[in-house]
Amino acid sequence: MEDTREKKQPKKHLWKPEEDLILKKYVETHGEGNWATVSQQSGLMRGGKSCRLRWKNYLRPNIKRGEMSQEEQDLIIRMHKLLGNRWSLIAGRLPGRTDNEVKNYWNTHLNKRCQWGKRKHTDSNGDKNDSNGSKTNNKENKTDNPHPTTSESQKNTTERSVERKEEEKSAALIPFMDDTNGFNFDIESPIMTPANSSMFVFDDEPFTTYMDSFLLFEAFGYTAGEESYAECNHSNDLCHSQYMTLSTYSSRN
DNA sequence: AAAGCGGGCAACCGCCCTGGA
DNA sequence: TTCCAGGGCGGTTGCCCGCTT
Repeated sequence: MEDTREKKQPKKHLWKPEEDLILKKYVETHGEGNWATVSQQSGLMRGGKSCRLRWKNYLRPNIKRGEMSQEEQDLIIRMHKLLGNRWSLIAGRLPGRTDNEVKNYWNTHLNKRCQWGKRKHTDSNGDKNDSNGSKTNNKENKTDNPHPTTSESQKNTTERSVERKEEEKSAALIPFMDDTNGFNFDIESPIMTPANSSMFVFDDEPFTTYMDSFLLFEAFGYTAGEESYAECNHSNDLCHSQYMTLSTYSSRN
């Protein structure tokens, strides 16, 4: 078959520095929002969506570029196991990282790593989570996704909406990284409320400390009302100094 | 040195949700 | 209640570039 495509005319238009500058100045002047009018008012020959994406993913202040740290990688893996392809939620726990970046990073680095590794997890239906490589035809694999997304047409809107809210709740329980690459717990979340707390313990595991707490969430299955204790054996400060008090996740089951 | 190949990632597509009229 | 526009999100595409042969 003959490829009639003009190679000199890319279908996708990379953003030029001048365009970035125009967009940045426009947003600084007018603020975010009304992306549909940006192209008209700023003179950019770009769609509103394109402008919004460019701002969100690259021009916004405090965007962190560069290689993912080991901590970030581990958190992505854990959160993906819990949430599936909810990139925005995962990215929300990694300050400076965007959903697009997390998604790309998963597809190009972590997806393979998890395929090699020991973990073949199952979803609630017992199906294997067969993660596919980024270069495969994903259209054919859509229905294999163990974590339903907006593409899943089988469920009605209400069910999906409820599912999303549940996932967002569980995401709120996950520790997030601060700007210094240390981890905190989200104070806004119900996780630290003393009246509804149980003791979780760290076990020996070759993961970093914050991941251990995450492991425990998984290990205990978010059972409500149970209290569990374990001893912290890590040399890490956080583990040594205290038990973590975590509320249970009562809305699950 | 040149061609082919494949990985990485920026950008786009299309569906869905939400809020306002 | 319905319609519509704007925005959010996950999936997918395709170019760029480094590596291999």
